[in-house]
Amino acid sequence: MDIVYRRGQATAADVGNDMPDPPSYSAIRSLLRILTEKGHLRHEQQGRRYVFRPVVAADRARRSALEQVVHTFFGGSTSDAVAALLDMPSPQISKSERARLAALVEQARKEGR
Amino acid sequence: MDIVYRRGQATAADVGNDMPDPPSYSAIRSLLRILTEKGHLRHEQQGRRYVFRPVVAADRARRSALEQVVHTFFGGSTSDAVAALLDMPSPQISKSERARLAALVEQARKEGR
DNA sequence: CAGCATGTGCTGATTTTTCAGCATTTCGCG
DNA sequence: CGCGAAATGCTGAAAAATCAGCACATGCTG
Repeated sequence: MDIVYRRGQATAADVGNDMPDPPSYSAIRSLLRILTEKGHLRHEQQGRRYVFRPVVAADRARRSALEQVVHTFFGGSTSDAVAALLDMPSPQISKSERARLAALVEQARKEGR
Repeated sequence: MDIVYRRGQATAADVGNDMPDPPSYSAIRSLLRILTEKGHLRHEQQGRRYVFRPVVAADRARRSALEQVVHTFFGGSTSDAVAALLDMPSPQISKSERARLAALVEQARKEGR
């Protein structure tokens, strides 16, 4: 599931490649089939093989994942979550990204009026 | 699982109360038992009943949940994740929280030197 | 004490998931 | 064409999860 989201799309073989300790090819196919039955993925035939994609658009999924985490681990406090993110060991925030964040905060400030 | 994290600790009955459409009491106990066997929870006897707590400390769990989401949905970009958080429908960011965020960004800026 | 509520221990059935293997098809290539 | 590689279709076994129910213990209250 996560792998498909990470890659945007994936074949069964792709998923296996991204797994640290992959089970058999059959197992992966079963998994993908079940996820499809459950409506989390859909697959389309591309040439000879199936390519799987998430059913829920990435931006929706992102948002809902964030909401979930914020709700579960931060008591619903968005800013607590942001604080934790900024506090992470490898924030990897470049200069331009910092500027962007500052702008976002500023924008939030303005819109809050 | 999430419920236990949300509450910090919980009894089987607590979990049931927090479930939208709870299964039987027995089912919940089974679930908690399995989570305990798997090492996600531990339980201690408090008076007559069991109180379950997460094994992994909340702050660790938080961090790892965030890392997971950032990795899966934001290609590892912390600032993209922050941007998405700030862009959420109900940011619920109070004035003081905004100030705090600004300070955090500023701090990140300084530390980045 | 008697009765009720709350909670655990335990058992077991059913469903779901996980996983592997084999037959078959299709594609590309010498 | 003949062959191997890459996929899928299908089957089924084994493990795990899900869920319910009953017996029993314990605490509380009239």
